Amino acid sequence: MTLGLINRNSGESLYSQISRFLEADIKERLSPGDFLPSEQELASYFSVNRHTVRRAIDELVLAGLVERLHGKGTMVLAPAFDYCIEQKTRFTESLASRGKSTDSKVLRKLVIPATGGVSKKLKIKEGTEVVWIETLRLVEGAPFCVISHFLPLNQAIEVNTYYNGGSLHAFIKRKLGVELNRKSSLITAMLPQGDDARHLNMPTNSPVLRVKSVNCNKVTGVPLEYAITRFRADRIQLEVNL
Amino acid sequence: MTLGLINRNSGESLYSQISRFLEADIKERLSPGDFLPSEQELASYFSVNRHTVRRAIDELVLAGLVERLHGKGTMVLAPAFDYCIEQKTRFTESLASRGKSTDSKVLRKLVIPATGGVSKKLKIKEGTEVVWIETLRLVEGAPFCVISHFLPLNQAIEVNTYYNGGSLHAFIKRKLGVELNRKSSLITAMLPQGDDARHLNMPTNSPVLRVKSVNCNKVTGVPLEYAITRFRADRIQLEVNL
DNA sequence: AAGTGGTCTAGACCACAGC
DNA sequence: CTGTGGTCTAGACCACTTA
Repeated sequence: MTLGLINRNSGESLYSQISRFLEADIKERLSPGDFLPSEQELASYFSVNRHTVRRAIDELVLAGLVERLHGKGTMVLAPAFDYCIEQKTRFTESLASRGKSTDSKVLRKLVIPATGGVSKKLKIKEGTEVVWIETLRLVEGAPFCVISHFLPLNQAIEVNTYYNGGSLHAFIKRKLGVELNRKSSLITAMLPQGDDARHLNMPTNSPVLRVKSVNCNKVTGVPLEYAITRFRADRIQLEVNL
Repeated sequence: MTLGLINRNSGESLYSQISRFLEADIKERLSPGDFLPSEQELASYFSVNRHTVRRAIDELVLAGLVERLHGKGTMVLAPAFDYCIEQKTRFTESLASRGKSTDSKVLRKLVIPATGGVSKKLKIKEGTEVVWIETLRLVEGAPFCVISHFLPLNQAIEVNTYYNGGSLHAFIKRKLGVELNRKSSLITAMLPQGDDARHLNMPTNSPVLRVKSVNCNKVTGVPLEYAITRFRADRIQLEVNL
């Protein structure tokens, strides 16, 4: 093989050169599921220390190209999703119509004492019992978002007892006779945490859109639900009209 | 000081323990702009090798908590902002009003024929010449977002000729006598594309929030600017009030 | 048992910032 | 010049996977 692959006097770090080399190799010769040569092999191939190879592979891990499997090796991952702007258009979903046409599955339902963030948003004392419901929403059968709902227990006994899927807001309106108003939303993006990637059937290196919102009793204005929604970012464009 | 900070037999890696310790220290005792003790000092403080400290700081860098400055030290970064999207919200004004210093740097300025997405948003014929300006916005000296602005050339000759940084909307108001209104915004998240990660000084596996918005002449309603903004997701929470 | 990645140490030299 | 972070080497031991 052509040697002189690595130039120790080019000004570019060795790990960076090795990283670029491996990246090209992955794109040209390797397929998802294939394994890179072991770190030891790469180290002797490039005539560098194993740590330098590790640093190079770190770059690939960060770029989402490979995954390290302890005791097995370093595996090439499937390529990232296509983020083409035009393709996304059909997935556009408005905040206001969220929940209307989706299937909903309850993943977890617990009663817990409200901690800092939750108690602040719901304007209740810390430690007050709240219902914590984790739901998975599906669109056309495909996972779309995961939502953590928090509701004060004393206002939502029926939700804790009977809610078992479907539109939570419709349930609340039907059982409690309360209509909800979204007050404000905080939007950011992050990599999926906890089991979210699994529930959403998405890679862990692909981002989710996280929307925190507070829903209040339409009449009294009292906060009734604090929701943290994580959308698969590749399936959604939030549309905000002002 | 209380020793036994680091437990070599807890099963948790040293760098992870040190990382958690530093994170707590940052939140409790340090402010944005402060510097961590040097790697050497931390190494001797925790009685570990400097490399182990570096590995711990790597975690903080990835989490967006600190930034390494070659030859100076490791600086604590400001926490994420809440950035409110309302009709009149403007990047420069809204942050300046909160006492944040902002800066704007033009990365590229070109005249190109409008392609599908751009022509549709600006309601002009495909192929019509538009000014394409790429700007980098800094807050408190740190990269915050990259914006691609598209403006119809025939309405924005002065922008093409003279705009050289600072608030674009203030420039338009001053030179063209036109005030702008945001019409609607489309929000999603993705991994940084092109040179965005480099300009934003962020890892390529950390997500950006992308906001597409159309700004119209306040009086006539004619679209004058189509902007695609990419925020470092770890530095922003968009606040939407409906 | 052999091979893989994960962590830690020890020491070296470099490039950059600031006095 | 000194101190900082950036890179690289050499060697060790561990934990996990597979055979």
